[in-house]
Amino acid sequence: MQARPPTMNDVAATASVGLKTVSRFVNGATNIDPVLAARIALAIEALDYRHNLAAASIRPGRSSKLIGLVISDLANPYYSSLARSIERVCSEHGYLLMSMSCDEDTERHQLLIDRLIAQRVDGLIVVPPRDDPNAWADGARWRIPLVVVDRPVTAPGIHTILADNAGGTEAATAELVRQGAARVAFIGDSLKLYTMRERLAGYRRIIEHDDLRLSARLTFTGAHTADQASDIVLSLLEKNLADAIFAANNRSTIGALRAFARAGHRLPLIGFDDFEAAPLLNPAVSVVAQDVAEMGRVAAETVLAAAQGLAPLVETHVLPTRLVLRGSEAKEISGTEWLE
Amino acid sequence: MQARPPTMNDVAATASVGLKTVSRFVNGATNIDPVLAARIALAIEALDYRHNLAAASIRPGRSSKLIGLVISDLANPYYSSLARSIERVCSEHGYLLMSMSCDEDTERHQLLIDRLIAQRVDGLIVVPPRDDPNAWADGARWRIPLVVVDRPVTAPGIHTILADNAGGTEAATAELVRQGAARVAFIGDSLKLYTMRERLAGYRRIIEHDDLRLSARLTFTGAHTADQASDIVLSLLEKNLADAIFAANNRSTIGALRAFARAGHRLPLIGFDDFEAAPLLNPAVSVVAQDVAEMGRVAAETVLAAAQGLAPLVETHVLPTRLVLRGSEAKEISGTEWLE
DNA sequence: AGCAACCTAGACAACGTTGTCTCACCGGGG
DNA sequence: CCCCGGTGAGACAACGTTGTCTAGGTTGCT
Repeated sequence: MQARPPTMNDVAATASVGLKTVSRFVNGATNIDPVLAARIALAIEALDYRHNLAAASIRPGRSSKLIGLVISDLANPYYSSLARSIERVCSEHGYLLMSMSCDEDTERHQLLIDRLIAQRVDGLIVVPPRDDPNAWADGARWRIPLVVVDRPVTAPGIHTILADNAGGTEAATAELVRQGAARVAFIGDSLKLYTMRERLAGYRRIIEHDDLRLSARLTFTGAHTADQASDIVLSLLEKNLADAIFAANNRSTIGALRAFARAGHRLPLIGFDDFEAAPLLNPAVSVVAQDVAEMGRVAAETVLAAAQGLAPLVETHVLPTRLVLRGSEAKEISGTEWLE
Repeated sequence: MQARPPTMNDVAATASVGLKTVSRFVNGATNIDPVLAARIALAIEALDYRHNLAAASIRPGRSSKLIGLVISDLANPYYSSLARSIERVCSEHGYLLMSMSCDEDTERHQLLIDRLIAQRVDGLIVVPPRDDPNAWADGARWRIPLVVVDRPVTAPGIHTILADNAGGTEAATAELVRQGAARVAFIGDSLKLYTMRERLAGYRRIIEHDDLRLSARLTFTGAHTADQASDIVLSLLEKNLADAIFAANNRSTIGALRAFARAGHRLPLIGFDDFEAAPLLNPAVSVVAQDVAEMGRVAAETVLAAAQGLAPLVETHVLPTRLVLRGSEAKEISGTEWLE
């Protein structure tokens, strides 16, 4: 049961062959006597020998073919899509991805990075922790390729993949204005978050460009939960202070929808980040969608290129977002169906 | 840049200390001269030395503290929740989880298992592939603990964690009957799938128990996509053949909802498997929910216990499902709100 | 004071694999 | 017949780490 697994030596002995010949066979060398090869294959089958990659990888210059990924929560659809996309590219290149969740805990984040380095991963893809996104990368001497996704770090010279948060918000806000809204409210989370700052910046580009000078009174950045967002939107509805809502993240969007339901009437709405339920609701919710799969692909290809010795040229890569209009941006709901 | 990372030897030389003393320090031995310990700590800091776990783990009897997980798709919320839950338990025990997606591809499934064994994981948690769920486990000689989740395999002696598919469906069907439905339709995917067979069995327990003898005419097991499910439900609605719908998986539930929308009227509905949008729709969709987190927890604890030498007693573990009633099971919709 | 028991440091071999190198062999050309 | 180049097999050391064992020092007891 708990017997020591067979080694190359065992195979070599069983096949009456030199150890190195087994090594060559296992590594797919072509110049092997077919007779010996057959004996080796038989011995491997008989012993159920498995190549020990951990042992093979300790040789200097020999890579582990492992890539590490540190995200906040694998159960979050945004991150699981990212991980899936990275995994796909890695596996195409013969690499295995190790995805770790840190729960936005700065300490655990560091622990996971250390553990992955200890496992001798060939490269690291990291979403910086929400609080204190910089410290972990600041002093570190990176002997392996590092790519940072979703949020930037201050440490210089690190490959960074970002979504165009500002541009997406700009497009969404412009659409709401185009639909006739003079007073577009911005509902979002704390400005400590890079993405929130960017999204607010995009919003302001439009609002200030149109000289509406309402941004300050209509900007709410304390909505950490859907309920808080809901309360804010509810009070806007009651006092009739806004003509449209831009919800700067998922939770704010859900909160706005709840407020609409509670108040019994709605405002034009666009949210940042797509979500599964968005097209199923009535009206279907328009969103600024990030191309998470593409972000993952670029991150993976960057880290793999670097791991294979090629130095990627671009240091910071900003991927476009897409404005997905489904109906909720309009003043009036046209259809009567309550489900798409 | 691509310099060889420092080894314990380098640390020992820098600290003017024996190699083994560094090993003891790194492994947290207590009986070390504080003076030497301080010198070692300094040297580690100066060289940015990282413990090489791959090298450490090649010693026989020394474990890699790695657990492998093979699922079909990390981006699927069901599996990402499972992975997250397993990851949590693993990390509590100091283990790292390697989650791999096989895309329901039998060949890739085998490849991933082989690769994980080659990495010398201490244990393996596997969701058998949809097609041909048995072959991969049949002849294999498992030197490491193996736990199978979600679908059973025929090979004997393998720890198995399942949800109570039949029981959950039984409860849901009974509820629909209790609400007054004489003709409950069963919409689901192919009976090649274990879960479908189980769910249908649960459905039949109620339908045949109530002697309605309608199961055959109201059982549809060819709905592979939401569209196909939608077509089936649409035709049931048009011909007024059913009083209620049991949708045996997510896609069938979505399909039924689309059919309701297209037809302009609905039937009482309960679906198997919860989904994010379910509570947001109107009426909120009632479902049979699996406790995926608990399945992951049990699977992880089983494999970890086995990896640590304890033989778990139970071989097959069936976890209860939960009937979540949100409104869609009723004949009439009471509320008027279109969003929870 | 003398001796035993204990403790820590480090030398050494081993882990399973691969890189290097040597040797044996085979065929062909001089 | 001999030599030479080419090919494939295996002996050997090395990779970075840990288990074992010994040496030496210190403490405590008689």
